[in-house]
Amino acid sequence: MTPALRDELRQRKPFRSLEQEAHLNIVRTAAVLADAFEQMLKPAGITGAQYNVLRILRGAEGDGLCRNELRDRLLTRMPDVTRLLDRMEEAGLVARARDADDRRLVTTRITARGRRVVDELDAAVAKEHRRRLGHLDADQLGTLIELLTLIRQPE
Amino acid sequence: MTPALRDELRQRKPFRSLEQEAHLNIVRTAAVLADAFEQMLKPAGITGAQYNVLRILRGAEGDGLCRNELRDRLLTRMPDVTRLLDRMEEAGLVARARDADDRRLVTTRITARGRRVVDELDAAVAKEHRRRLGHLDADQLGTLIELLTLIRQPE
DNA sequence: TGACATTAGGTGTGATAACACCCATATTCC
DNA sequence: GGAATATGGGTGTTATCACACCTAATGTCA
Repeated sequence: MTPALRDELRQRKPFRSLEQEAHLNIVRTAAVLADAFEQMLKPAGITGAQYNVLRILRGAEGDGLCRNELRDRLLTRMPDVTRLLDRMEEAGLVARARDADDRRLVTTRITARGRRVVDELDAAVAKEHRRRLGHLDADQLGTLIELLTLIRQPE
Repeated sequence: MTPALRDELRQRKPFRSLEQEAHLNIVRTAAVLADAFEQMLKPAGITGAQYNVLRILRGAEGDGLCRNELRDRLLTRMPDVTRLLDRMEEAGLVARARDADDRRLVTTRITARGRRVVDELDAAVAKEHRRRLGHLDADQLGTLIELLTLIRQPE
């Protein structure tokens, strides 16, 4: 019965429910991980959202993805992907091209420069993951992933 | 061996490591929970950060807290608490008063109006927590909390 | 006691996110 | 074939975030 988060947040009163405690633990842990991750990205000159886009587009290979497909694959909700891509295009990380068949579509692809940026981050990313999560064994990580997956399933 | 997140994000390739999969699961789940929570708050006219401040100040009772103490207790990093409190003060949710002994300190307290807002949200918050996490039993929630706490401990 | 460091709070400014709305192209269906 | 709808993308505007910097009050110690 570890009141670790309560201590961390110097909270005087106990949590109102186990569900609340779980909720706060999840959000808090994600914030800690995401903040550290962003710090790690800083020298490369990109944000967490931009890294995510690059990671996704690298996975899509040369096919690229349209804006909405990309938005749906992003880890976090992001209502303004257009201008995120604007900035990345300006930085030379991605390139956009209007589809010839369906002229509504604009396909975004990763550029050589963008690919170089993610590739060069691979080692630091792996190191960061080990640093933050490496002290849990495979069983623990597996259990955690299972529980989080269960939470995202509606009931 | 459920590739649930991979499906969710329509990712073609497997995760690079169990650590990465865990990291992405945590951040993704937190985003889902936090987004739903913000939607739930919308009718009350406050944001997630503002709710957090009100929740903390309610817990502090009449003592109130100074800005930095409040910042440290927030769930997520928030470098500009001053202007967050500016907005909340303007909305009549909190009140600030400079300390008489140490004139550097400004103590922020919840107002009656702010207290009414959080109090009236209690039922909806509890319902939201049940809706999102109620399908896990106490053992599962306990295990989850334990693992997340472990992650936040440096090694 | 007076220079220096520390702590608390705030400001200026540019970048980013959020929300509502708009335009163009495709599709549906009468 | 043409109005209605759906889909994809973008824009305008405001609020908020993030970072670097600034000022006032307190603490430290030669």
